[in-house]
Amino acid sequence: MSAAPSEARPAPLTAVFAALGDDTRWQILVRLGAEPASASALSTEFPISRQALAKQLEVLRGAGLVEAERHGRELRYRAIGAALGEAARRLERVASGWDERLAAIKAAAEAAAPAEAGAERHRE
Amino acid sequence: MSAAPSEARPAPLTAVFAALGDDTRWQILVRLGAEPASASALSTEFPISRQALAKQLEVLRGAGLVEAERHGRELRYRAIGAALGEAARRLERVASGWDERLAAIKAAAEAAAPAEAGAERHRE
DNA sequence: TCGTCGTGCAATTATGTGGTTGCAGATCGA
DNA sequence: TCGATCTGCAACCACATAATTGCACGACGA
Repeated sequence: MSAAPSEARPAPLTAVFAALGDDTRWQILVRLGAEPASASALSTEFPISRQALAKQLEVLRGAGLVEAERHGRELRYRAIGAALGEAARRLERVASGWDERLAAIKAAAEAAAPAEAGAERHRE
Repeated sequence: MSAAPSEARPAPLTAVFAALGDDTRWQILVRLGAEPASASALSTEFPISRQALAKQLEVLRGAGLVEAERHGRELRYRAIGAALGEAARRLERVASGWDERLAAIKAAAEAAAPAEAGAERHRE
């Protein structure tokens, strides 16, 4: 069933953000965005152990933010910019409707109590 | 445009994503995006306690994703769509450079080993 | 072949965090 | 004033997780 060439799973939005929400992981991701690297190579640049790096890389991979490629005996990770862009697009899409809708609601609320904008009474 | 009355701090990107990375918080945020509500009101719609809601709302507020407004004795929270849009924009900005740069690096690597694209040998 | 380097798996630890209950204080309606 | 709510603070618990160390396995170079 896993005939997908790379990562075809959309990975739930919250999972992606959870992956992005860790400082260490974010730094790793940015680093990989500059240039692919293996866990061992990263361990020389980061203050944490190689195994810790490997775990975080696995999390990022699970979120679809990086992909791994074998080069001989080393696993080289690279950031997937498209995944980040996709998350950004989804985020913006969710956000787009809010301000408009909420402004309408706010206006309606103020129209219902024009003399008490900001501290309307519930008497009606 | 610069005289934001409440939250003028940009809130670190990772903090915003950490806030978005929790399933419960995401649902709360979406709910508030549909219509403002107080913690008590939300507690009737969510399967968790009011205090748990209050904590999550505080996290969202710390991330600049929601803002609270007093209406009498109740605190009404509303989602800030602009904050989400800002996060999305920052995300896309970071992502934009990657694919391009990484494609160039990949091309260079393949040019260095044209006969072994995908499994180059390290001899010579 | 042998030594080295990089990876993978497992067990352990410490801290963070999402959730709960309980109680005190403030505010609204009657 | 009195009762009903809604908020705010604090202690507490359970679980997730970020990081560690240790060891075994496989691939590369000499």
